[in-house]
Amino acid sequence: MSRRADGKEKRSRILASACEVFAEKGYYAATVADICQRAGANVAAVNYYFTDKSTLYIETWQQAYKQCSRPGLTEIAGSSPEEQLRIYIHSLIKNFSEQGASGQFARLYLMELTNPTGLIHNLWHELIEPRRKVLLEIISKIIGAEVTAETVLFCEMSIVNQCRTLLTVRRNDLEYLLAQPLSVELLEQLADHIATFSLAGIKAFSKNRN
Amino acid sequence: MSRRADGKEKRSRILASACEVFAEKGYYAATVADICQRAGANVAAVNYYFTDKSTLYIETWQQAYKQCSRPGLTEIAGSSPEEQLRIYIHSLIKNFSEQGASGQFARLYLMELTNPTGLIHNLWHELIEPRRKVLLEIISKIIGAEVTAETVLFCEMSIVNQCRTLLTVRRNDLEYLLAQPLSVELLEQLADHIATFSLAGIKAFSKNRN
DNA sequence: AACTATTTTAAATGTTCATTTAAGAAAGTT
DNA sequence: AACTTTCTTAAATGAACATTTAAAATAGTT
Repeated sequence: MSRRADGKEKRSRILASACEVFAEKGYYAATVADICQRAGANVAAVNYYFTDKSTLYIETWQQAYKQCSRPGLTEIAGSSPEEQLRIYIHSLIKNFSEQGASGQFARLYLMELTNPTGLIHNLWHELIEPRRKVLLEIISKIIGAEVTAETVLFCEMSIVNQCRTLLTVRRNDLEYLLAQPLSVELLEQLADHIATFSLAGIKAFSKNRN
Repeated sequence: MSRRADGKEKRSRILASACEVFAEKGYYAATVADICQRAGANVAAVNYYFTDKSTLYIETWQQAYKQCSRPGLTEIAGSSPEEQLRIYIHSLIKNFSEQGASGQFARLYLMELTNPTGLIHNLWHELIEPRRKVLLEIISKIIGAEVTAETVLFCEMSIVNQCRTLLTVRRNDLEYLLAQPLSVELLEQLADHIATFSLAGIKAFSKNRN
């Protein structure tokens, strides 16, 4: 049966560089040649190990998904809903600027968001829903009961969209808009801003204002 | 010198279909063949009239820019800053869902935003700055003087990013997130929501709360 | 009608990729 | 060492496009 032990190593190196390249350039602009070169492999390796560029993409997602941590879901409990919202937003934004596997996956995710291939439908919902529920519940708690479900959805959108664009826009454009260079501290500041802004935004819809 | 009067008509038909196709698919996914077919022209027509796909793209922008109306800049004066903000957001969102030349240009603009080619640098700033100034001033008026310029920039970002993603996300995804089909009325509702949400958000930073 | 500048066309060319092929090298097994 | 899988490689193939070419068609001018 299996005669060689070294083979799977190149396979995983390809997977790693594929994650990099796909996250950087998106599925279509990424070339098999580029991926293989970064992995120190011959072009044919992709077809040998994955049959396809598209299959490689799917496997890249699965692997990245497995490896990444999923913050913002557990460590939130305990604090007030207002504080939970702040933590949620911070962890969402931090997640994407992280080095290592989590950050990599997050960037892959954003790429699929802005440059959709439609190849990873299943994972997509699996991924998005648990997080979403957490946020929707936080908003519900803040906004109070006497409000339509639609209002809660709209507020969720407002929040997520602020974060999303922040992370999606090209670095240059963002620096132009903010008139300063991007840094970890600036991102923290922005997360803070979004939290304050959104908290007030949500409360504007609350029936029993506090 | 010029012997024929019919020629320029095909040229402008190509420009029109180029606008459609580029706005729909983005620069890279758009094919010269597709553009020409929609214009009822031979592929060679693009090179004959524009030399290049990239030159065609640039000319498409210039023409679309010339033809589109620029709402949100003039009709705003008079009302209170709060009302101005609401009008601004509505006109921004409406602009993109419009049929005809303005809407076409707006969609071209969004495409370049999410799928940047970098080919239209000059126009970009010309386009973005006047609008931006209007919004920044409205925010300043609402938020009051005792606040850093940075805070105003952050608020602008929060507002624009809510609108931007709304218009950038694929229709299907948006309908999924909102749990209802998209319609002109829904967009109006969303614009209203964003206005209320953002107004409260801005005021959260105001030193002399009212 | 003959002429000339324009415009249109079908087919050729060239580029950038993904994918396949078939031959060769390496590792493990007997 | 001979043998058999498993990997690796350079080169071939093929598809999708943009771009060029050179010949044909058309419109306006004389």
